[in-house]
Amino acid sequence: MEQPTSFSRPKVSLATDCVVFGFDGYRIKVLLIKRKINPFLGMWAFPGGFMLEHETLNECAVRELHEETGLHPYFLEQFHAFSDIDRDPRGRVVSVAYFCLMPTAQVQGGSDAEEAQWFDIHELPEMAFDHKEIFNMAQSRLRERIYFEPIAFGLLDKKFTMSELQRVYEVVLDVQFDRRNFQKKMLASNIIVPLDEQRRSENGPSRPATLYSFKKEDYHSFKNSMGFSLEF
Amino acid sequence: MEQPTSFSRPKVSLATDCVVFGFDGYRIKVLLIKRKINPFLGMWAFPGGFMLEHETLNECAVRELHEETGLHPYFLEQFHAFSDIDRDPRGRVVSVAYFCLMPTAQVQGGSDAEEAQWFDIHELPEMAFDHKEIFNMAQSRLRERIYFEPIAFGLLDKKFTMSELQRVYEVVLDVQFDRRNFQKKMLASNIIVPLDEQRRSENGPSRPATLYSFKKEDYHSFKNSMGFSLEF
DNA sequence: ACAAAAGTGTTGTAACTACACCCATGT
DNA sequence: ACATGGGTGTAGTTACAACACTTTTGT
Repeated sequence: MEQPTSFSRPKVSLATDCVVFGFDGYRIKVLLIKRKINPFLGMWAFPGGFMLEHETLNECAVRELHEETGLHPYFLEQFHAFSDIDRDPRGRVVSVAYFCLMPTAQVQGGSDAEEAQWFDIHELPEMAFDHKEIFNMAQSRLRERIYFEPIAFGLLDKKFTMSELQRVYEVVLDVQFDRRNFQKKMLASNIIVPLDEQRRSENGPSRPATLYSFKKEDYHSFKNSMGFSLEF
Repeated sequence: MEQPTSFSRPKVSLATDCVVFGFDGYRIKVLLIKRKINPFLGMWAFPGGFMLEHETLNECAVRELHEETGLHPYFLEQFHAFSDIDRDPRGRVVSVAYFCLMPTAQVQGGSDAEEAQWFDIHELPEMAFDHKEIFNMAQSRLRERIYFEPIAFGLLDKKFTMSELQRVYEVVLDVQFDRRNFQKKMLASNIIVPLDEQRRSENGPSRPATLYSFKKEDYHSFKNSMGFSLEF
């Protein structure tokens, strides 16, 4: 159409990058893929890519994630646009970053078209572009969100034990909770329901643990009850 | 430089829009400007405009806000990128929205180059583009943020009375607090300090009120203490 | 039989809610 | 003198933190 003042509205390339957090039962991981093209060939980076003309940012994030990892994300949320002028050596590229949660079990590292691999968030490799900065912001966002909203469930399977849930909170927030108080608070928050099932631990001896599942309806009563009175 | 796969990375125009919230002592307002050009000529919209080649999104938001309102924002934060395909009739434009806080006293409606005016957030006019949607997200973001973080101060002058502060919380969160409990909690949170000054009310009879100011250092102790045990 | 994790209850303490009276000022 | 908003304290209640013993299982 009309582009009368094209000087005042230059165009840029838009991309999405997706910080996929996973939980393997012990640690928080991040999914990276090894770059197959320049720039930064061979380096690790978040799954992502350029937005096409006919798609929105969300669609782009979903598509790229699926293309590069085979995943359909269950929790995906936009969190920040990164626009430093020199962040991409190919030219001006603004990237909108998303974060995504899932249990690590849903991806087998290296088995997909692209080489994808889970990294412990404390042992990240050098990353392409400004992905280190993107990661830092994603991580603090994760901490904030998990503290006040019931997103921990995104990192777990549909059915989970109380101690798995507790471990998620502990490793994300880097604190320790009393097992009994944690359980009381979680049950009082009314956001999980105990199932009529138990699971016995695969490794080592222990009593079977009751399974719980997330109860979406009562989302709101949670907002306030998960403030664990920590400072962080 | 090289643009080998320019098919896979189409370019779009990027813009910023800034949702400026103000507080006039009674109500939350939003600053809109009347559009002087097409499309949507004559309609109200958020201050904003296209990102230039040599600037970041933040710089763009600051520049546009200044150009259109004369303001230098004191609190400015990016919150979401809007990318619906048909959101701008001129073509594909992705807009990154910011929100900004200030006391309304700092802008005289209509006095600037562009026609700027404060609107009560409950009496908004029809707005250009998808700005209604942008507003809705900005408002819920404001509510979330004020609940957990000390950003109410962005809506007040450096020196403020306890009841001004309380009114900010009440109108943003749409609740009522007990005056004495509110004061206790605020003082206990250690984020404001009483000054050695008082201010007498301009309108109507009342005892002079002590002034307080925001204490930036103790930002963190606040995080948890402002949970007023409401549901919202 | 032992080690390892899961299940469960009580008690002291700290934080919050509800509530009422007096004070300084302007009209 | 009165109406308006500002200043302040207490008592009852609720929510949280701290804490230990028993049970089921695998080796």
